[in-house]
Amino acid sequence: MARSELGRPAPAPEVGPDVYRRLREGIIAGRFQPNERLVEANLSRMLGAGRTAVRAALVRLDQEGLVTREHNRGARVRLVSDLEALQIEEVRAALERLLARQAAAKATATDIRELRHVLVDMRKRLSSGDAIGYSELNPKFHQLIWATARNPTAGRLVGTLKSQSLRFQYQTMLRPGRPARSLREHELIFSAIVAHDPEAADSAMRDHLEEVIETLRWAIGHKSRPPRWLPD
Amino acid sequence: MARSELGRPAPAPEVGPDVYRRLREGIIAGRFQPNERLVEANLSRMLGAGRTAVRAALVRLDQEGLVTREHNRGARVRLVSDLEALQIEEVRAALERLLARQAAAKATATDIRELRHVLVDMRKRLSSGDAIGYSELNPKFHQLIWATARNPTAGRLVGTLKSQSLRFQYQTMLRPGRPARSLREHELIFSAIVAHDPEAADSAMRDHLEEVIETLRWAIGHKSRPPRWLPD
DNA sequence: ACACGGGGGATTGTCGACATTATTAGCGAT
DNA sequence: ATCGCTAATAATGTCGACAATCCCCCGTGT
Repeated sequence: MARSELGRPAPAPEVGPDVYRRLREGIIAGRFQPNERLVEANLSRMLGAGRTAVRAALVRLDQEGLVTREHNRGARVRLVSDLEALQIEEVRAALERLLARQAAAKATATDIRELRHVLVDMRKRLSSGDAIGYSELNPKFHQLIWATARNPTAGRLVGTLKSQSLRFQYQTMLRPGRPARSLREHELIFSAIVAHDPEAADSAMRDHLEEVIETLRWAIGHKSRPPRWLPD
Repeated sequence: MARSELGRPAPAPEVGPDVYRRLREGIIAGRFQPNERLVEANLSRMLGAGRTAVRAALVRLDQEGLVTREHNRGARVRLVSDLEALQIEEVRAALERLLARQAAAKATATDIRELRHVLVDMRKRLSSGDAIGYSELNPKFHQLIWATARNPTAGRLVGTLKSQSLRFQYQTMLRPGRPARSLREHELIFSAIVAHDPEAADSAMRDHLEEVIETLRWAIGHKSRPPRWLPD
């Protein structure tokens, strides 16, 4: 195989992980419809990799809850119902509360500085009317809390949960006056962490996510029709 | 292929899932040492399956947190440090609290009957001095709560977490007087569920698991040496 | 017209082989 | 004797092919 003239022998193609990442991104970004069949041969051609790599990626995504696999029946993009989304959010809330608590207990000066930086950015964007820019920073803020908590297990789990329910998040931010309140709630969480007050961080995070859960609960009650089953 | 004379065409070999289950059981049962290398060719011969099936199983177990895989370096049985075990238990506690809460809210008469049945058995075994028999029933009780909560997401997560930290559980039950107190705590949780009191179920479960966490915290502080690295 | 059964196509499950990479042992130079 | 380099070995990454299975369609009989 041809190798680069200087230095490293081409930084390792790493086909396997790449296929996994691309498939995952494709699903999360919505490039595959929910409940759409994921045929291994198609993906293989599409991603330019062997079927084995695709297969391994599908196994991972299955365990991660992004696709479902039935024996001898192939894989489909997992369709998470409204009720499942609610349950996922409930679990996520429990984990985020734990993480906020631990973040408050363990936060260093550097952690706090980074958190403050993101929060300042959020305030800036919101006051300039950039609501979507604000919601783009939202995950960043939470991820910083996860990092501060130094609990890789909880961090990993909450990350995968978020990717599962990502499709529903827009519903929550569209409510009038929501962004402003969201910012206030974030500031409360930040203050609790700065004060190294785990109890306050816990309840602040609880209040923050309660809103999301309440919205989903409301959405379930007022659903006109049960979620459609898209045939192919 | 030879098929049975009557009815079904031989209940489907299903090599893949079987390999996964056997490997998983082997690791949990301790038949593989922590940090032991898991060579695909060996396992392939050992389990009588192709290397692909073994590989798929390893991918799943990696994502599940039971083995670690490094690129081009193979798989090893994941060694969970004391600190990781503590973090895992903290997460598990958060999830079990949520599940207890939801179980209290949703418990039907059948759920309660089954829970009572297990609890009676536990009491019986404990009063007859069968401490190990008691601790065998312990998971059953918790699983019943998970089922009662009707939250598959949380149930699945807490199940995988338990399998990760299973090796540390013996430490907790060996403390003198622990089984008796454990039974009392279980009875408190049960009462809260019967009374359909989510708040009480939450705090009862919190108190119950606090003991386990405290034990692990103590174990970390009094560790004589950092966990050894077993070569091969 | 409808139920039942067979056949064809498509898709997955499984396997062994080949290429690539990390590791280790050996050898020679300093 | 120790260090650095090279070559052999072992294990993984990747691939295509074959067999087993399922699904759908169509023909047939009532």
